[in-house]
Amino acid sequence: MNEKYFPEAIEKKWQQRWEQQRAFEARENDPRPKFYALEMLPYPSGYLHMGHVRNYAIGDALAWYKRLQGFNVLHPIGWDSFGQPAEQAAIKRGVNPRDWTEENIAHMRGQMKRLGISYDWSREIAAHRPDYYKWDQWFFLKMFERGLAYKKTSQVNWCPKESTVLSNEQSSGGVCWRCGTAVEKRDLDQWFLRITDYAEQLVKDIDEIESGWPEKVLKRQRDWVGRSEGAYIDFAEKNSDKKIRVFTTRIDTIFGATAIVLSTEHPLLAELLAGSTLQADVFRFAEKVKAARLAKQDPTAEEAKKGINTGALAINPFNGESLPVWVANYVLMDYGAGAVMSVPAHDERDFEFAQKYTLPIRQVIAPVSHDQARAEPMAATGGDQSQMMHQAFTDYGVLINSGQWGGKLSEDAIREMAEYAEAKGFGGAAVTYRIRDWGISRQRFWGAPIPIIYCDNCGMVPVPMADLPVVLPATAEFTGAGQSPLAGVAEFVNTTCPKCKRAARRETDTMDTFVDSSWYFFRYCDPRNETAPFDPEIVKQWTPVDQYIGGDSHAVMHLIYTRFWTKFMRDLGLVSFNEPVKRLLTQGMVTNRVEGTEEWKAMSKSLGNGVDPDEMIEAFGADAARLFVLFAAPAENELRWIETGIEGAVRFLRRVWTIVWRWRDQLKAGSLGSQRSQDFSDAARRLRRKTHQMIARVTEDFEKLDLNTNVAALMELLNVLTDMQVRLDLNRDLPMGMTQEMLRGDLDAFGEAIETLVVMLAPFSPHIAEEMWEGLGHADGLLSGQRAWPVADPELARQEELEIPVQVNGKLRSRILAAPDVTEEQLRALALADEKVRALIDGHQVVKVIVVPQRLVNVVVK
RNA sequence: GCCGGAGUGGCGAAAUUGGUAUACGCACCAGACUCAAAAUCUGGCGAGGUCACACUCAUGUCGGUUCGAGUCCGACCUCCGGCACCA
Repeated sequence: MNEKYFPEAIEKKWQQRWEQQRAFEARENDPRPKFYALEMLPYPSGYLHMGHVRNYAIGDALAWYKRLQGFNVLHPIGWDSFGQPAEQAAIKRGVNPRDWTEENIAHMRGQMKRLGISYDWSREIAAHRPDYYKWDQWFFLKMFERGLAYKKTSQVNWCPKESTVLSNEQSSGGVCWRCGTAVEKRDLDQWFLRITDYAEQLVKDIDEIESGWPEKVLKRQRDWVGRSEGAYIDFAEKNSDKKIRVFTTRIDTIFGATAIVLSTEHPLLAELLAGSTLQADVFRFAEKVKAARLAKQDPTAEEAKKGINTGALAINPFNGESLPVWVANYVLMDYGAGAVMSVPAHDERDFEFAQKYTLPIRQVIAPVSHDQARAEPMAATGGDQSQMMHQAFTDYGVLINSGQWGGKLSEDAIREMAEYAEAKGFGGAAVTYRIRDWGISRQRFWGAPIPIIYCDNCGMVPVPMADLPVVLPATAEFTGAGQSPLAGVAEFVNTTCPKCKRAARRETDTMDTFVDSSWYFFRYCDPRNETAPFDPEIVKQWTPVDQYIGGDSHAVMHLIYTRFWTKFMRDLGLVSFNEPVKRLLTQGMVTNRVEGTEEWKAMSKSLGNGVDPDEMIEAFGADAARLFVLFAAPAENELRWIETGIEGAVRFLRRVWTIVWRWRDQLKAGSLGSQRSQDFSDAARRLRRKTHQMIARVTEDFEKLDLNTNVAALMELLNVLTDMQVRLDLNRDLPMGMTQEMLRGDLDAFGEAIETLVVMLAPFSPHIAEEMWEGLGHADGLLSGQRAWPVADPELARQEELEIPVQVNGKLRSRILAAPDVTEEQLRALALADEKVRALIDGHQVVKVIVVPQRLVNVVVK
């Protein structure tokens, strides 16, 4: 330790020492309790940005804290290294995606090391390496065996800019999640994973993680799965034996149905129209709708409702009424049954449709008047049918014009009518989900090849497990056109059929990279396993993840996939739990002012408001940069980058450094931390109290991951230490009333506080903490290897004297001093005796006195 | 449109979950050191008011509950996210 704080030198020093001593390598079969701290693995785009720094600083603070507390901590990192940007670089600049990716990884790894993040580098993995993606393929085949991976032709989301398919999750909002381009619809032959089989579990198991995940993420997970309870009903077509099934959440409105409306893609359509004179018109209409959908410029824009009558009739099984069967553009084939019963009076869309085509609007639900709701439901408006409806009434209410169900409340009718339908055999209660199967085919080169072979004799044949991995060829021709570059690599495509050994062709689509990231944190546990994705016994020692940290941009995509994958692995017997992540923290964005504007936006190259972590490290040191990003705002909040803020962080570190440097010899020589002295001065007792209060506070805040207030506590402790330091100086000549023992006590208290500060600083700024720890005479080993986290002594932390606020009629008027064990009675008496209080209550009648023990007194007067 | 979340000094933010509002930091002001500046150290810093106290007002707005409300309830305003015809 030198007199001056030079971050560069000490950061390099400790980074080397940590590496030499393998300080952060986690080992299995350790008797200590485990802790799995995980940050979302980065895409190797080339450079770290401040968002990464924030992510890793949060995770590392937690890893350090747990390590210092004596946990066996697993803190790994890897690379989500398959994906579009590498291929774009190949298309634009002719570089090989693999070289580009490897170079980026090398550079970013260097940046991470310069930040001094305590990763276990021995477990580093990268998705683009065959020893990793082999297991993506293995999982795919396991799903294929179980019918969970399948191929079908369907309308998919197509990003025209990247020439590839996107999953529903990746085209949420109608735009590509990566480049923001509006997606188009295309008909393509695609591979899907049956995530819908797990829809119910994806909703239900939220119970298990409810307490550990942010509410907003859980909400989005629930919304995405879109569980909806309702009923299905079969309407018999009048002139055939066909049944038209509809799904509704409002079976109670069925007496108000005035049409059945099918999606243009409904499979029954052709049969219903067979021989009809309207056939040609309806088909033409369906084609037009489809064309409009494919050509839509803004996919989120709603189109005007359009429809056409098919001439067919369907019979309402509840009242035998014949309803016209229509086809319309607003009914979606891939939700519910692809057909709806149109109830214009009680559904806004149906209302709009009915108005346009002058279909009858029949009210069957009336608002309920509240006083009568309980005893005997009654229509508040009387339900006059002749009344014109100006808009749909979509609330629950009382059934009217509904035969035997009239007078019932919607809630009851929904249940009873579904039971009735089931008893009569034409329907029943049902649950539908909004979530669709996960389309994983990508017409790209830089991904894991889908291990399927097409044979003219045997059809679709899975690659035998023993032949994995299906290795990506070294290169291909990158044109950016809408076909996988793999299709142009003859050596790759041409193969032999595993079954009949005749010539066959490989699947040329690759997998969505979200497959790679769905299970990577299990691989960290056993990263070099060559015979399985991982050994379940080893994984059991580390998982589930105790704390996961990442941006909320993955609130739906990655997190729903990885939950799905975990459930599948559970079904394979690889893991024994339902949910992979116990606690999740979604960090806020790091923003910076966009030059020339008042706007704060996420740092980005295109906006020119990026801040380079390397420059920050060079100018202020990694310790200061990390400290600042943790201190500046709560982890979930947006973090606005302010240059003077990081200067403040350096200032704090320098102040700590200076005080440690100044006192290190005396503290080394003294009874540092042993608290041998029995006689403490008032000032020393005050310092010890503060020290132990801060230990308690920082420890608590760590459990809540309130890192910003944590740093504030460290600053407070330093402020108190600084005051004490002045005192120690003045007392060098042992003034009156001060014994040698007391001076020694002062030094003890001081040493305890300093050591506490150094240890508690380590999770935020580890290099300087190691250096100061060494400077304080701990030559025996790394701070990172110690179980050094202090434990608060409640006795010492307790106030010796309380300052109790006294209110008169709820307004603060005075403060009184009292011992901590003061009784309520005493407090009351003290408050009433207080001069200021007496002046105020003089001439008034004291109505009552409220005493909150140890807290406050409120005198109520009239 | 529907569903969430949030509004506290000039700024980032605290507040033991109903009990001293504004901790900690940034910025700013003053002083010390310096020939001077930077750095550093010390002090000040919600608004009004006062020589200084006292006092009054202040947690988006308006009401309510309570001895007591940033915190609970109701209505409204503003901002930020999410979803997009989901039957």
